[in-house]
Amino acid sequence: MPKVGMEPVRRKALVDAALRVIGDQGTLAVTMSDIARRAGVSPALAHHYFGSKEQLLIETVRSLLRQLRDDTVTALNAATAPREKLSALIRVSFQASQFAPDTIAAWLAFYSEAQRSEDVRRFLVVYARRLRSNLVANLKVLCPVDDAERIAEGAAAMIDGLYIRQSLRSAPIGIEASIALTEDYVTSHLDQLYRQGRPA
Amino acid sequence: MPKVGMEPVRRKALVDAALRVIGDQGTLAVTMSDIARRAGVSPALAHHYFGSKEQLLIETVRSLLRQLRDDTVTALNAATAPREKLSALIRVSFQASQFAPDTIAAWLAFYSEAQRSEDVRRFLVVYARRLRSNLVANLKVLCPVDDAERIAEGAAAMIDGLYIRQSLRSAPIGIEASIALTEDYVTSHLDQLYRQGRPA
DNA sequence: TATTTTTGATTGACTCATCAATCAATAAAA
DNA sequence: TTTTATTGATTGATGAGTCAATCAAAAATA
Repeated sequence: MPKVGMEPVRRKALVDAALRVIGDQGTLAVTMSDIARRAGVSPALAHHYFGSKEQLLIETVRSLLRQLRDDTVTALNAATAPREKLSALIRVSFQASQFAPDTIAAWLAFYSEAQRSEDVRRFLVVYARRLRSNLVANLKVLCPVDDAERIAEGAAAMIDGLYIRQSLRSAPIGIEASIALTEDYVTSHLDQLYRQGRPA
Repeated sequence: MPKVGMEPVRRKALVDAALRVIGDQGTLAVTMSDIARRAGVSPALAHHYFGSKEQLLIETVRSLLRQLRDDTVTALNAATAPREKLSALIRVSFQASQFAPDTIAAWLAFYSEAQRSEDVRRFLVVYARRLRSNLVANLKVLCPVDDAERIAEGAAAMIDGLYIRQSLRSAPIGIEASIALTEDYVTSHLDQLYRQGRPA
């Protein structure tokens, strides 16, 4: 069986498996065995490549974040005008892959873990900052900087809030409705500023 | 030592201790020993009164929710006009006791747990529904019902989002700023409807 | 009142299961 | 033969849950 060059293959398989298992069970309290089984290898191999569970978990958040960043970059490049870019940012946050119950459960688990692990926390802070700065960058073309910062803060909060509420699956607001709500927030605040600038 | 009638005293002490320990460590993965120690009793006693860790945890969410509900009722009673009641709802969500890092960490841990425990999930759904229905009840006095529902959804999401963002302690938006952001959301959307109803 | 019985409160010690981590051994390339 | 991939077996730690025993207040009885 043993072929050479398996390391990157196994690493990826294990990280993906970790994400799926964590999403399934909605917690980081999954066993290395669970993860390894899902990846089709022995638990010992997972330790061999990652050294510890902690490390595998860290690689897993990193992977989750990388995915989101790549999607964001793509979406941002596809848009041209600032207002379009704002819509792109909103859409990416709620795109199917991000909004799937499993993914949401995984995010939630990592947020909780961030209370303990400085490493995990750092990654999530990066996410939060990136979203905020992307929003601000495009908003400030359309309005004064301090308003841009305020609106960005609100929009980011709303996105995260819709996300967390989704995790309860109580009154499932759909993807479309979530996007509409956030778009509406941005639009109405920009309109408001526009009116204030040029009172009828 | 043994006096009669200790049961309610110990139950409360244990639930309070659980909340503190969970808040401290930011996870439900705390041991019964930790909790019992904090409550000043033996682990065995915790099992004696609650039967299982799961059960103690459930009582703990319940307690967290009861506290929030009581605060909400009080705040709601102190306000009279619908718009004031909306402000009261917002203020309660961000009041110091709710916004303390420990409390936020505990909420987050329970949200994550809700992915596994149907009981915990039920309690959190109750919270979400209650907030939503309180908001709608007061909003619909000020605008059409369907708009009220939309705004309530957005406000609730924003509250939860500000909450979760607070947990990262990256760009610490303060209590006041959080309240202002949410107030602003409600106000500007109500204004917008008002303007649409009576175009200049 | 004094004595015995009952009952609630409480714990130390123990069991049992789980799990992360290690390691020595094996098998297949190179 | 050396290196890389892989695993089964094992270990050590941890933690939930159990249980029999203890202690003291309360209640019943003498």
